[in-house]
Amino acid sequence: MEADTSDAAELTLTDALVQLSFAVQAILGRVGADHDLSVIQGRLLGILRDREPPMAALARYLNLDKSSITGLVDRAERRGLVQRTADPSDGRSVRVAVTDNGRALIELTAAEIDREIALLVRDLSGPERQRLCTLASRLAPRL
Amino acid sequence: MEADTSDAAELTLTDALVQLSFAVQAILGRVGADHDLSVIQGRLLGILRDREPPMAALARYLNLDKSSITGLVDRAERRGLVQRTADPSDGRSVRVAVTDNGRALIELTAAEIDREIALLVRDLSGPERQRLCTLASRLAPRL
DNA sequence: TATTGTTATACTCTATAACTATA
DNA sequence: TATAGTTATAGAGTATAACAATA
Repeated sequence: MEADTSDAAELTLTDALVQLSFAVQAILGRVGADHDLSVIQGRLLGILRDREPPMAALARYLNLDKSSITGLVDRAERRGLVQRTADPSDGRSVRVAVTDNGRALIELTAAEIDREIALLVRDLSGPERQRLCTLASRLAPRL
Repeated sequence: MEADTSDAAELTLTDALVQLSFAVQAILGRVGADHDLSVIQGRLLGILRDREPPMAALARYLNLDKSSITGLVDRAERRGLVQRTADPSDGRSVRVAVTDNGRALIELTAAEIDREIALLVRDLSGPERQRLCTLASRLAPRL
């Protein structure tokens, strides 16, 4: 039997990706919690960073039922992070936009997440990080 | 302005890892939902695959409060997926073990997750998958 | 006293079904 | 009729605080 001298045993690709996803989600949860933001609330703000979509589009982005979006936006609006606006061209539609307060919180948490990710990859060399970035980008869905 | 002829724009490392984590979590959610398993219930079973830990250890593994573990295990036990057993050496401690039914469900869902991950990485070449596996393994926390 | 686990409580998140209003 | 959104309801998941039993 050969000795495994490396620190971490090589996982299967599935196990490695699943465990990595939990590690990243833990970062999102921890950073968000510091600002009373759940992962889904943070994700909502992230989507609104450069969009002003109607409720139905949010449901598609987040893969949630439209009734779940109502509550999600309700709670974010109550905190002053987002705002509903009527769509002049369709009386049924409600658009959601981030407020100035919401945008400030996005920038703040995004910077913290960046720092935490930097810690996560601290053992990788520069070229290794570049390779990981390229590979992960090819798997990340084009929103 | 130069044209971007590639399919996917290169993301920052943070964005790539965050979006990849959501893609993987979406797979876990979708496969789990087909068997009435939430992500956290599936994760619980995954931990129990080769362990029989007390409640407090589960709380550490899952980074949840012990009171949350009570409910989580309650619901899994009610479905016959796990079982509480008394620890003979410590009257306060309760160990949690997966049942035969639970183990069958683990193997079933693990196989489906494997197939979904294979689809996720279908555009990567063999060597690219190997590189991704190695890099992700180095980031995945040693449980 | 400290640790293990449960209970009570409150809130967020989520889906289903039924509803209103607009197209 | 079909679509956009809300409401009512029920249940899962989570944390905090208070508790019981054991160490």
